[in-house]
Amino acid sequence: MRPLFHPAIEDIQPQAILHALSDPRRAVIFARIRSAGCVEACSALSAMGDQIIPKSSLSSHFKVLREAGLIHCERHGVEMRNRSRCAEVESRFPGLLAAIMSAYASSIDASACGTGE
Amino acid sequence: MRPLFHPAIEDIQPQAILHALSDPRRAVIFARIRSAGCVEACSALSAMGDQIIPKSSLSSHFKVLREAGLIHCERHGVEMRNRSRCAEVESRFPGLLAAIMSAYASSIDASACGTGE
DNA sequence: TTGTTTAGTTCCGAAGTTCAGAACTATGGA
DNA sequence: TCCATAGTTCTGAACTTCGGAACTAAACAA
Repeated sequence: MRPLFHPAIEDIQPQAILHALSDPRRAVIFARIRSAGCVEACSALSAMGDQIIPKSSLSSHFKVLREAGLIHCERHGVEMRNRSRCAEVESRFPGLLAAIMSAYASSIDASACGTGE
Repeated sequence: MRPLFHPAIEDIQPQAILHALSDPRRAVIFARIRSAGCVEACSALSAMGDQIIPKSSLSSHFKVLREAGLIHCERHGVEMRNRSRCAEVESRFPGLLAAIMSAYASSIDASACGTGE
């Protein structure tokens, strides 16, 4: 297994962040890591509502988030320790993550009102 | 030619906005429409730095921006009148567009310093 | 009216991306 | 050493994007 690549803060591109978070499942994964501060394992995030994300898909979602500079991943024995890089991203692109995550939160609220989900 | 589809403001999804703006060329197109208030023709935006975007690609970029709810397009004779829907999007997702566009602006500044573009 | 020009859309094949199952790697514990 | 657990990589199928060619629609001149 090749070592995990994490971009330097100055190499983080807005398009990579937007692309990473334009997938609602990745946005949910990131929101959980962000709010938890530190989420122990990737597999802890495989349950997405009533469906399960396959391991291989989950792994590639984490790779996209990692290479976009949104999360930092570190091996701890057999499992992965994931933490968000919010503070770094915030210092480089002020307000970006907060605006994106609150947009998602408000659209979930709106759809919950309408459809009863 | 089928009539142009524009989503209602309450049907605009954050993932569609992020996807639309995760392409730097679309982000540039949108930035120009946004700052101009109203850009007369699609073809006015085909020059992207030193390269020209083909008509068919340009047309599909406009379609993505339109269907994401970011712009409003209207036929005026032979050409298209495009205007941004910033105010509507701002009222639904406060701060989102400003944060995204300023992230792009700051990353262009940063790369201009490094590479001399 | 008819032909020409201009502006944009649609079609379609090639190239690239994403998804998820199967096989694999790496670590920890019995 | 063997097994279980947690993730990664490989692979092919499904989907998306790109751009050239052909098309549509409006404006205008003859």
